[in-house]
Amino acid sequence: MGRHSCCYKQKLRKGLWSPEEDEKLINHIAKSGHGCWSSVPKLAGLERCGKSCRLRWINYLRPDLKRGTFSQEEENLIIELHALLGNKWSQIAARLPGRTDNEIKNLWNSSIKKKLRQKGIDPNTHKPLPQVENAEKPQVFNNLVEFNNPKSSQMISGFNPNPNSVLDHHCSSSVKLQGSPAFFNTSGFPWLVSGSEKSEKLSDPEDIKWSEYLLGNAIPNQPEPQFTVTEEGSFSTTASTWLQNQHPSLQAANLCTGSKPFQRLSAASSQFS
DNA sequence: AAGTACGTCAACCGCAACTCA
DNA sequence: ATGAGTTGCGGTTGACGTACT
Repeated sequence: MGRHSCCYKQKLRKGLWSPEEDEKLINHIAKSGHGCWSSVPKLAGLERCGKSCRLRWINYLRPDLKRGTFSQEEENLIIELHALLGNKWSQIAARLPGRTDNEIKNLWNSSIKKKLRQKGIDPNTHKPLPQVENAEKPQVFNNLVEFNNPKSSQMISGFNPNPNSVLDHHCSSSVKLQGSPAFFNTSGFPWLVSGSEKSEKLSDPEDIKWSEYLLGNAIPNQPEPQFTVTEEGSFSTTASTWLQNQHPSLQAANLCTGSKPFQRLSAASSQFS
């Protein structure tokens, strides 16, 4: 492995793009579309590799990019999605129209991480910092569980907030969890406000659904979420639909990545492997 | 004013997954 | 079934601008 194969064929320019190069690339794509990226440099008259052209287009030249600073709402959404998806920047970017994965990744590493730490929240686990430091392993990852969708035999996974909790499979493909409210006291999700009203609710031993852990049941007016696994193995949740309603910028109501079936929520756990 | 530290961000690198002949 | 070519992703680097001393 190494540099992209097309880069070996000739001496290619690297580094920052000049306005002239940008113009060539824009003109070419406006005229012919990008087609096969490896052929773009030749057709556009650029001494760049196709990979570099693709990156330049996606991250900078695409006409639908928003640019500019991120709003507070966007930052909050990124934090919520990161808690849910981990460092899946492309999946997060897919839910923020006009933003690129690179842009979001940069914002996370340069700004959001710092802000969360200042609030005493571990940006990797979204748990309170002292607890993370003291714990041998973050609880949330100790409790990573997998379970079968009884109808489609699809394996799905999620965070089981309580090792002793009971996985309760409901009506066809919906999955429900029973868990300990103690999880909420230690989850560290910034939206899990520790108000008295919430504390009362959390101490209620009633069943708690897994999606509430993931998306934060302290979000006001959030309807009771349900996770659903379709026959094809794709995965959706009413909670994400709710999230979309709260954030009109969200494009996809489900948690699938394009045409790909639901990807396991193990991304965050891999940070500790 | 000059030097240094720090933050931001565009771009590159390495890898895995995918496509297709 | 296989391997070369292509695409997409996440991590990392380095240039540049700004703040600070």
